[in-house]
Parts: sequence; structure tokens; C-alpha cells
Amino acid sequence: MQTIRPPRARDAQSRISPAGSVYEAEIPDVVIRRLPIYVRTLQLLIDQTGSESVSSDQLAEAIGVSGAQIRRDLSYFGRFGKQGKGYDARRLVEEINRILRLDQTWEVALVGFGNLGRAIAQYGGFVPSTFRIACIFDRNEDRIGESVDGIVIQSDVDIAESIRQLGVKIGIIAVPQASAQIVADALMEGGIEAILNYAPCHLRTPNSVTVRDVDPVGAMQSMTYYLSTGD
Amino acid sequence: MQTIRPPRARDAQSRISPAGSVYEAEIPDVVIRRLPIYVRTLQLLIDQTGSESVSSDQLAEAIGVSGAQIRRDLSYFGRFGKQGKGYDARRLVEEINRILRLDQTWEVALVGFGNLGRAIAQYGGFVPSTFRIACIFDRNEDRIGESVDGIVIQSDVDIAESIRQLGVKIGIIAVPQASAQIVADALMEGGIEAILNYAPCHLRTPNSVTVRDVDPVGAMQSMTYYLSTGD
DNA sequence: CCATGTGAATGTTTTCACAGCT
DNA sequence: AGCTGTGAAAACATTCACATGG
Repeated sequence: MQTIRPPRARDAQSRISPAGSVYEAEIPDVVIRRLPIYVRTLQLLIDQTGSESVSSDQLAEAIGVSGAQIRRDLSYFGRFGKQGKGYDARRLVEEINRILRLDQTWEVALVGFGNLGRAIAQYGGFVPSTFRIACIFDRNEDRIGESVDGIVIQSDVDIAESIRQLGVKIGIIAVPQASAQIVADALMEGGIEAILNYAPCHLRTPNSVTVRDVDPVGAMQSMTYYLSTGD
Repeated sequence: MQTIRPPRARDAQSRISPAGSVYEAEIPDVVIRRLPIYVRTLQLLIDQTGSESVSSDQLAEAIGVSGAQIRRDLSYFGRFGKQGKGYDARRLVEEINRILRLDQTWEVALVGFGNLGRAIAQYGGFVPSTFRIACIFDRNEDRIGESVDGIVIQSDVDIAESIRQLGVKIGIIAVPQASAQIVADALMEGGIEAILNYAPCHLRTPNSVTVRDVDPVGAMQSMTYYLSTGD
């Protein structure tokens, strides 16, 4: 997934400088995007090796980045390590989850219940149940009324009202390109703040809405550039 | 899709400097990753507005980037525009497709035929049939032998031999994290050159193999950082 | 005029390298 | 001795702004 318009960090953390004055620390979005990988890999290291303590270089090695990058990234948020020792793995997981606000459950609206939408709904991978699909919408009459896991599929006409009612802040767009902007507009009308966009197109949204594009086809199409000639 | 280890451009284009000496123009991977979006959006503009000619600013506006970026990106590969006029949309599509080597069909190996793998196999979105799933593998006895679109699902034991036989260069990993590296190793043993990785982990590969990670969960987990407080 | 293509400037991200703490 | 946290440097990416040419 490669977002072309990089959403910038709004909602900047404020920090106190040594001199005591308050300044805004604008945390790069590229850093925010890496944090989930740190959490996931820390969890893996805990489960596999049972290690309590992890150094930035150990974590870096497992992820395939540099230790300096991890230290720099974490330094945006505070000081979590012990010199000479490393990081307490379990505590670091908690800290990052707190930073990312993954220490609570978020309800999600899924729009589009075709092949892709169905796969997303069935997917168990939103693992520690941080995310819960609270409502599903489709425009297809045949699908409306059908229910999955106790969730009745609603008409896309109800998107705005329904998500506002439920207070859902995160939406997943799994509809064809032609309807994606219309769906995005409806979600925004309902007060959405974040969109995971599977449609292969750019969504027009204000800066207050975070968008992440999931684009496996684009990823494939860019890899062919590097393939060897001569076959 | 967010690759953390950015694969660097190998296989650099060589160009002739004005003075006549040959130098390597290393094209940034971030540029390569944008090209599919340019093609896709150009196609959209052609279909929707029927415009023959497109300026960098028009294309940029449709994508949500700057015109300068598009001009700079294209300049890595040549001079495709007409001053005062813009780009011939149809020709630019062809040129970029040629650069990306999307002017041919690529056979793909899919590993993992669970929920996700099935969704990928059924997915019609590898649209202009640039990619064709040539073989599918799974480790589950029950699934082996099953056939989809005339493709018989094979045992994962056969990965290396089978893809070498067929000359497949692109693999899709749609297996759980625990098996992902094993599958990647098998694919590499069979001579794979590019991997689209849906497993939420870092794959250890030599630089000669391009990897793109597809990570919708990570994308979601990073968006929560920006959600409004207060409820 | 209009819009490309590109040096130069600017902005962003990563890495280096080491003082300082355990 | 080992590893963090971070200034400073380097590498990388984007934007500015304009000469150039249809």
C-alpha cells in the first residue's frame, strides 16, 4: 500500500523543551506507519524467543531495517530503553499500542460486500480484535438484508446516517473504482475520520481525514520493472 | 502496502550524457512505484473525458500530487511531452507500460489457497490480463487436487520445481506468517524474482528479489493514531 | 502564450558516530 | 562492555522557478 498523497500528521504531540517553552513536535507519518510493524515484530520475538529484553539492533534485524532508525523513531515519543540493556519488550508493545491508540477497540464500517468485501469480513487477521466490523453496506439489492455474524447488510443509502448514529470513525472502501468517491463522500457526511481504500483511485478528502490506499495490483505492476530480461 | 525495506532499483537504465559519456541513472524506487498510478489515471482520463492531450497539472490534479512531481518522474525515462501542449495521453500510457514491462503477460504463482488466496484467485482486478495465475500451491491435503479455472492446486512441496519448469518469475504469498519465510525460500529456490507478500512479516531475500508487502492491517493500525479524541 | 524539462533550492528521512548512563 | 538517545551529516525526495520551444 502505497499512499501517494502522504497524509501528514495532524494532532501533533506537544512536548516541553529543556528550556521550558512549548513547541510542536510534528511526527512524520512515515514513522507512524512503521509503529505497527514494531509492535508485531516485538510480539513475534516475545512469543518465539521468550526474550524479555530486546535491543534496537535485534528488533531491527528481525524487521530488516537499521537499529538507528528504530531508536530515532521511538525517540519521537519518549525514552523507553535502558542504556546497556535495550528495551523491555512487553512494555514497549504496550507503549506503542498506547501511542497508536490500539489499547481500545475501534468499530469499523465496511462498504462493499462483493468478493473483496466478503473476504475482508471473514478475515480473522484484525487479530487482537482491535477492530470490529460494526456495519456493512452494499448497493446490491440481493445482498441487502443478508446477515453475517449478526450484522445485517444495509443499503448504501444509509451510510451517513448509520455511521453517525454508531459513532464509527473508520471506514473500509471495498467497492469498484466508479463508486469509490461517492462512498467516500457518504462516509465523510457521516463523520468518518479514517478510510482504508481498496479502490484503485485517488479519493478527494480534506486533510482532517486520513486515507490509506491498499493497492496490490499497483505493487505488482511496479515489480515487473525489475524483472530480468531474457526469457 | 508499505514496504519497510525499500527495494532499490537494480537494473538501472543507462543514458548518454550531453558530453557523450555513459553514466548510470539510478531511478528511485519511489518513482517506479508511482508509474502504475499514472497509467491507471491516464486511462481513466481517456475513458471519462475522452481527452487526447493531458498536461502534467491535469494528471496531477486527478491523482492528488504536484505537476512538478509528474514531470520530474517522467524525465527519468525520457521526454514524452510537447511544450505548450502537454502529453499525448494514449502514447504516454503505452510508454509507461513499456517502461514497466506491462506490455506483455506475466505468469504468476499463488501460494496459499485459504480465504485470502481464494479471493486473490477469483479477483478480476488484475485487469488487462497483464498477470495470469499459472499455478497455485497449498499445504492442506484437502485442497490439493481441487481445481480452479483449469488450474490444479498442487502441493507446496512442488513449488520450486514447478515454477522453475514454468519459468514463473512472480509469486504471491498468501499463507500465514508462520509459513511465509519457508514459502519464500521455496519460491527463490525455483528462481522467483518478485514477491507480493500478504503475510505480516519481513521476508529475508537477497537484493536481487523484489518484495512488496501488502499490509492492510498495518495501515489500519497506523490510522488510529490520527483519530480524534473525545468520546 | 502555455506547458515541458530541469538546474537549483528546499524539505524530509536516514544514517553516522559518540557522549552518557547502566 | 553494551546499548540508548540524539546532534550533525549525508542521502534522498519534492518543489520552485524559469529558459526553452512548440
